[in-house]
Amino acid sequence: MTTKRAPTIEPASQEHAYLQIGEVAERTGVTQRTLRFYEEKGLLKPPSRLDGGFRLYSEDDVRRVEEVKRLQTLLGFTLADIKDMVEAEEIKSQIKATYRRDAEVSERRAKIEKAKEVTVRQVAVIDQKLAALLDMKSHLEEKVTRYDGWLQHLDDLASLPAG
Amino acid sequence: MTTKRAPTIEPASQEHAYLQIGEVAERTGVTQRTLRFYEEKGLLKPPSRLDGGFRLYSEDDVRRVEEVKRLQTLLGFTLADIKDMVEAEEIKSQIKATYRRDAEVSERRAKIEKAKEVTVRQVAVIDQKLAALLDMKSHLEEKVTRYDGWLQHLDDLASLPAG
DNA sequence: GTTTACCTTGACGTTCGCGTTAGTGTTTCG
DNA sequence: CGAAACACTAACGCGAACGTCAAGGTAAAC
Repeated sequence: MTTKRAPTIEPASQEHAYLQIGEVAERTGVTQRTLRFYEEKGLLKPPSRLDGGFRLYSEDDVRRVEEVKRLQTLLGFTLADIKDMVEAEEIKSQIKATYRRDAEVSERRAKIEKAKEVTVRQVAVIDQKLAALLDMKSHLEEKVTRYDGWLQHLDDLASLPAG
Repeated sequence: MTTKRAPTIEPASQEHAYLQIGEVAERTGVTQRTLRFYEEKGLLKPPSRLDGGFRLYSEDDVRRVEEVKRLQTLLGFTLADIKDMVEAEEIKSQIKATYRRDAEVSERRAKIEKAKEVTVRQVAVIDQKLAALLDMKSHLEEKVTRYDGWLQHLDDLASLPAG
């Protein structure tokens, strides 16, 4: 049995502190190519690197990948759209960084409001999709009912002698 | 004012019995190219033609186009997937055609059950999407709440004299 | 220290879902 | 009739989202 290679540098006492690209790919179900592609397109911030140049991802990065994938497959956003969204997400980090005393309160407020706005819009999109999906579902269920009716009809015919 | 050209052949006494490709495009919001493309890919059955070769679409065709579009943009299915679905839809017509007395009752039953199966699977897919969307929505709403909290916090700070 | 597994950066290829000419035919208006 | 408006097929083009080599460098195991 070949021994799996473990993440080289882990900040002592933390498990799985950093992951290489292969492990991230395995966990998230995307390919390594996709991870590099996302980075290239600005959907993932350039991860830290091992001395040799190997990418080292954090758990946050993993969550980010999963979020991107959800936004893509479930909501059907393009990667360009998603980029805008995750950039708005970045604001959260920036907000905490901008927390140098109360230096720029209005700037801080503006950023939060921007982030909130983006989020609210996402909710609106979701609501649209939900409504449309529910509509489709009821239509489909009607169809099933109709099919069942036809099948029942066939049963009834079969249980009679002859026409 | 240029007089709009009306569908040439309409079965007397029916309004809008047949539509040309341009009108269908306008109604459905897709381009003529898209309509021909769908036909090419088997998503639309080849429509009837005018003597000169112009396509003549029925209202059913229009509904079909709209359904395809919904499946694509709302549910994010590929055209290949959608083809399978609408083909299952075709079964409905076939069922009525197979209604030559009670000739092949078991065949008829088989087709209905197939159609029902496909529909049930579509409902399952929708349920998955619904669950995922609801999950996302609650997450997003939490985020909004958090943003509001931060904004409120800033308000509170502002209403105080000095730190 | 060499094997082996894993990673790196290019760079070209592919599939999907159409867009966009190009060149030609058809139908309706006046 | 001719001019507009509309349609036809064929074929090449394109952006998105990766897939797939190729030609190496690196890290861990033995």
